[in-house]
Amino acid sequence: MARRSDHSREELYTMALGAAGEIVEAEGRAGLTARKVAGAIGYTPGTLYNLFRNLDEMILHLNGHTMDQLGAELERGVMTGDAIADVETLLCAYLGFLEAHRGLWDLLFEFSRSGDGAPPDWYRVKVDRLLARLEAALAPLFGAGRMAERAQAARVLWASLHGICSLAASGKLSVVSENTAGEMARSLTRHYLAGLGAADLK
Amino acid sequence: MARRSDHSREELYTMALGAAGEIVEAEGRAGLTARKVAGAIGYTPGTLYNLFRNLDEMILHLNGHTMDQLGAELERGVMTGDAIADVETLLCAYLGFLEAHRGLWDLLFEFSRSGDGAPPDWYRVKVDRLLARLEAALAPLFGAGRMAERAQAARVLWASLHGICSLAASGKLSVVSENTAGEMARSLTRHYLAGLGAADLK
DNA sequence: CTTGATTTTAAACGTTGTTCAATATATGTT
DNA sequence: AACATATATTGAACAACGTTTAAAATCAAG
Repeated sequence: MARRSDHSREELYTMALGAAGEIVEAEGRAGLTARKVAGAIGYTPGTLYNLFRNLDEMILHLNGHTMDQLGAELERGVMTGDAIADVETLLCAYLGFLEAHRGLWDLLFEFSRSGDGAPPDWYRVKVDRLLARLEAALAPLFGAGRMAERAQAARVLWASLHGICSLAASGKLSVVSENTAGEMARSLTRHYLAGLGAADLK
Repeated sequence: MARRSDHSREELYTMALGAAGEIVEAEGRAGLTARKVAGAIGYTPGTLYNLFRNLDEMILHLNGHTMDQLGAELERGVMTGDAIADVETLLCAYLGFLEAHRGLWDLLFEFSRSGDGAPPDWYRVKVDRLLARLEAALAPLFGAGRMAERAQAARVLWASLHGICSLAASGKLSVVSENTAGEMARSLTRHYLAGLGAADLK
């Protein structure tokens, strides 16, 4: 047992994250164990600890990858300059990604909460890149000199959507009849943007 | 050994939930183990499994207790009939509870997501009782015949606040400068309610 | 005092994350 | 070609977890 030179360090990194992603999409967070990931790529758990300090760090990197995927999905929508329509477009892409990659999205959200300290810089950069999309869509609602308010609005909206998708989709909110997460999310953005516009008139 | 008749079944139930609450407030979810709860009340893990089917069920009951506490806190605010002011009052109580009982709140939110199936009826009743507070505060914004819309608005707002408090407080949103969860929550309610009012005028 | 039912325990099982000495390979040097 | 050095990989181990279960200890009833 030893250096097998079957794969380079970068290959192992990619393989590990790939296997972890497949597992978490198939079996959810509960199935994402070090032994299973290692086995899926033909190695033993110890090798994973050569790549990552611990499982949390591996999940952090996986979440980074997930955010890249989500970012790419958000890029596909064409921005028109109409804030309401553009946010709606982003929302659709977001909901689509959530439905298509439920396990990855769950992991992203769980880890957002469970971390002990502050995330590393490269992680915050990825978060900011996602938020930038939303900020850009919100731009028409804010004058040139109100960047801080715009940034805050984007974060408020983003976090709210996270809450809705998380709670509503988990079925623990006792949602009446047919209120899917998507409908609730749309309701929020519509009214929140309307409120932003109204405040703008003052 | 065996029945010690030191405590009745109800006493054990209360003691277990009490100990679990203290542990989760002091050490967070990670510290909440069956052995620790059992040890805190002077018993062994097996006894816990006489009271609850498994740890998840114990957490479910603890969350029920937490919702009762939160409900009692929300009751203390006096409702004036002005929707904006009343929601603000509820929000203050909510944020106060969150800060005072961070561990319990975390557990509540985590479990809202992690459950496999639908929660039992008595759990949904507690959720509905909390939502009813918010619905009542929102009442002035809706006509008599728009109960369904009011219910949806309350759920949207509730879930959004959950998301904001969860994400913003976890420090993973890269919040700029001094935007605490409270400020973001207030920003959301202000604009969302303004949007609801604007939609009302149409 | 015996019988029966029930609570409680201790021990065990399988699994988890994580660590670590031992080992096998690849590489650099003579 | 042979040796030395560094390092990737492993298997075994550890502690802790949730959970199960046979056995033991207590209570209540006859």
